[in-house]
Amino acid sequence: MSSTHITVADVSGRFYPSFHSPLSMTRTRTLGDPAPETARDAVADGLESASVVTVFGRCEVDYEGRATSYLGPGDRMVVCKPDGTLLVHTNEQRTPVNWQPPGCEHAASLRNGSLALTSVRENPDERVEIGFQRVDAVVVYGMEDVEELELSGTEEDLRQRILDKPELIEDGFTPEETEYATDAGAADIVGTDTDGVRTVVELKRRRVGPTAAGQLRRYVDALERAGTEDVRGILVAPSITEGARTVLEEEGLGFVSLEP
Amino acid sequence: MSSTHITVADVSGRFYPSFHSPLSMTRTRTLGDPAPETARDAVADGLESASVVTVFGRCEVDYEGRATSYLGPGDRMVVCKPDGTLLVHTNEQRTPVNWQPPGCEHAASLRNGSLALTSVRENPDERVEIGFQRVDAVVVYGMEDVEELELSGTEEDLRQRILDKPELIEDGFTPEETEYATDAGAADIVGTDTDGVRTVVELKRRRVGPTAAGQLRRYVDALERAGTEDVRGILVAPSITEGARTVLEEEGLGFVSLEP
DNA sequence: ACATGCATTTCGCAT
DNA sequence: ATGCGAAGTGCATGT
Repeated sequence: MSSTHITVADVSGRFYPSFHSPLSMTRTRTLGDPAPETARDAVADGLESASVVTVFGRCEVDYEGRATSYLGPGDRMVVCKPDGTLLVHTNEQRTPVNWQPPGCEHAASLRNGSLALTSVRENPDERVEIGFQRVDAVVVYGMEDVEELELSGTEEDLRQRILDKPELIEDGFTPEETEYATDAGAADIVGTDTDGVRTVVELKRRRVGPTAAGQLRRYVDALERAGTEDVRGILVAPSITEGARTVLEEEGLGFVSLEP
Repeated sequence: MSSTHITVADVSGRFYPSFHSPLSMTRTRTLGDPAPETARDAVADGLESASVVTVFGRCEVDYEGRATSYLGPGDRMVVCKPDGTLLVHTNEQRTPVNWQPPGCEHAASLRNGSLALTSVRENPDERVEIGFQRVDAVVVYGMEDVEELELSGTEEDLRQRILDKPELIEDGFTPEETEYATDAGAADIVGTDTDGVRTVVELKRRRVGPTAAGQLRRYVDALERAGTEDVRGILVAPSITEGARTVLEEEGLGFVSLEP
């Protein structure tokens, strides 16, 4: 639009070295209310430089792939990550209203004089097209991030605790295999009880419903089909729903309450 | 930091009316490399004004709730939505590295002279603490968005097609109930086949594994437990895995290939 | 509030 | 590439 916008963009768009790590490639460019051409160029440069590009503006979104969707005009926040991830966020919800998983090709262009973003991937063939009616801001952010998330309280942690202390399941329980492959998937823990009876343990880190009970049943059945005569099944979770209890009882399966 | 930064922030931080809809409350404020106090104030104002607040900077993240996590220092993009959603995005992946679902309380403060964000909720008690070592940019974006996503190709669409044309399942199939409640959950479609035999249909919009076969089995079993003598089960999906086929065969269940 | 299942689930891991 | 299940799953819907 007017050259004023470009001037503002040039003022607010800056390069500077990282404050705490002098060798960092971190750099930030901020454009306020850019003209379409300015926005297109900034986005294209950002995509090329492996930066995270965020566009704030009013847009429409078309999606076609595993499903199909159309989103009418509204203010959104659009994020393109250098790994090929696309996010379209509205002003509510944790889940993006439209998105593309990592591995996509992103491109910026001008369509009828307005900024347009395209994200495509194959396998499956999927395409997201975003047409902007207005661009309020663009941030091109060259990020450095080497840290991994340290997460605890997972099902894996629960399993480790049981392997360290099998009596948490019941006295005399001896774990023998983890991730034991059956016809119907992998059972979390398989071992023997105090009487030497083969016992399948299914772990859940939170309260469970009928699905988990059915899953345990599948493994017990698979072991029986595979030739083991007597097989017990124990579901381990903090708690279970009434529906889960029904399935367990009908199938003669057990439940042990255990927090992750 | 230096007053230069504050000046830059003031230049790039602007308010303006929406370009295309004059009555819109849309407004955007962009700060580049703000001093901690400036950032804190902008974030606090944004949270108060029901805007989407996005902070680009180097930070650490602590989470405690259903699980526990720590994320060491790195460049991230942090989004606070007016519905209480929090997103912490790295430069890769579709899923935020840390987050908080809608309904949280967000607050901005200064900790040791640096910007800090806190997000808390109850039921379950969960808390995310973000400590910034550097703030590269802040965008406060007052969004207007009334459009709903129009999505097609869902399981619901597949069900409607079958109800309109039951012979897609097999000749003589007559749907009688949808979302039919059983002990073990709700069955998608229940009807009778050409011989009047009660038939449960489980729908999936994409290729399925053993889980879906087990789910169908649960419903068939529940109907039999509930008194129906002979019950058939049919899994409807574009395709199934070998593991799913095994379960279906062992349980005498059928499969019909159908695309959504 | 709880139960239940879908989701353009995403993601990681094993085959 | 496909199969399989976990996830701090999120989310809508029904009770």
